[in-house]
Amino acid sequence: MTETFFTYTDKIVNFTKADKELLASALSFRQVTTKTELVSYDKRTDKLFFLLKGCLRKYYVKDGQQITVYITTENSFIGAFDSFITGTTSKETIETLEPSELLVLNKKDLDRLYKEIPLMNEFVRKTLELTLIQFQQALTSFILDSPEERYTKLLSQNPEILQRVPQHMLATYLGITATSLSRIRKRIVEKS
Amino acid sequence: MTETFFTYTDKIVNFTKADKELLASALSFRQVTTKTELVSYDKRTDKLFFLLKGCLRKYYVKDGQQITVYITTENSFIGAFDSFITGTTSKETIETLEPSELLVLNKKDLDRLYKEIPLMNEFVRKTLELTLIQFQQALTSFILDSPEERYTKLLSQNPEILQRVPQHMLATYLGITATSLSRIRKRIVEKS
DNA sequence: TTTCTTTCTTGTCTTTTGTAAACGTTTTTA
DNA sequence: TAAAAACGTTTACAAAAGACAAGAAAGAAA
Repeated sequence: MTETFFTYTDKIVNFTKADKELLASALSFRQVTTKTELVSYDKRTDKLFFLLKGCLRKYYVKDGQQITVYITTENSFIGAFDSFITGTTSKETIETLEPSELLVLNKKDLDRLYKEIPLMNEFVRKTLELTLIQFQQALTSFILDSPEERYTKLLSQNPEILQRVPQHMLATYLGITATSLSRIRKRIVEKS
Repeated sequence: MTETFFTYTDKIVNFTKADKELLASALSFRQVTTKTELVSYDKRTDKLFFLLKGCLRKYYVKDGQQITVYITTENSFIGAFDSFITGTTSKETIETLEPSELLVLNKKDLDRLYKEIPLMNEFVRKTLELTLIQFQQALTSFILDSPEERYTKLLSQNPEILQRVPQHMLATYLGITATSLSRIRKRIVEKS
């Protein structure tokens, strides 16, 4: 269950066997079907998720429409960080797009782990550093690149995403409408 | 010199006197004029900056044009995180927009501080958590909001920024051209 | 399979933005 | 102070995107 997770942590810090046992006992495994809401609108969340298998998205509702702002697949953390860290209610919804397998970590357990495992702060710090770089690149892409460039970049970084996520969700994730993405795709085909 | 900085850290963790002395000795003060480049294109950077006074921007060059992707004022960290953390050359340039006062921290000193100050990892971890939330909100705003909404949000969050930063830099920061921002401003005036 | 729902594409029209250039104003700086 | 550079706005035109609706295609469920 947790081997995949520790393959991930091993790339970041060297947890001892004892560390890993403490960590493993704090993590609970959860298997869910498609369309399961892991975090719901206007609810507080005290959980972080590590996605072992499957696919998730995070979305906002604006003018009655679901706008996808984040999509992720295997081997990454996800959570409504704002709500998790500040304790406010979440304006984001997180739901599965496929049957998925997750590890779940509660805030209380995490706070305990910070005290019990000296390396824990360093692990999270380094994970956040990498996450921050990713977010910064995504943000920069919105400023620097056209929607068409963002789409082709997304495809080259993650070719299988088109098979796993409906296009209209990818569209809002790219900051455009489904109609517009369809036209962009047509334009690309016509070019080649 | 470092009082302002420790006012900032005090909100995050309780460094001891000894911690603060170690930290203070690792920080060097730097006073610079407008248009000073703190990080340059295609150079490696091993420095983080804490802005005590003044105003900075981070920009990319695309098609010969400078595109501002980040602007910040007093009491915040800035750096080319990608280059700083991964050791690659920076594609970003960071420059001052006003005469500014900074604290400078070298990567080597930071790595030493992680060993000497037990709270250091926690401090950076919590700082990164807050930074991540900010980046996530900025990214979400690009997906959810129109340029006009982003502009009015920016003004309400940071009303003095219009006096401190040229409009054409704000424009690219909002993901649009200077021409477009000028039109948006006109539209807003006409509405009221 | 057949039905129902979701997804994707297309067309028309409107709005917004980008590009490029011109022009007056303000700010730098030599 | 005078010249040069930077800045903000405007215009005309082109390209792209949004809104809305219709219909085709694909997928899921009965």
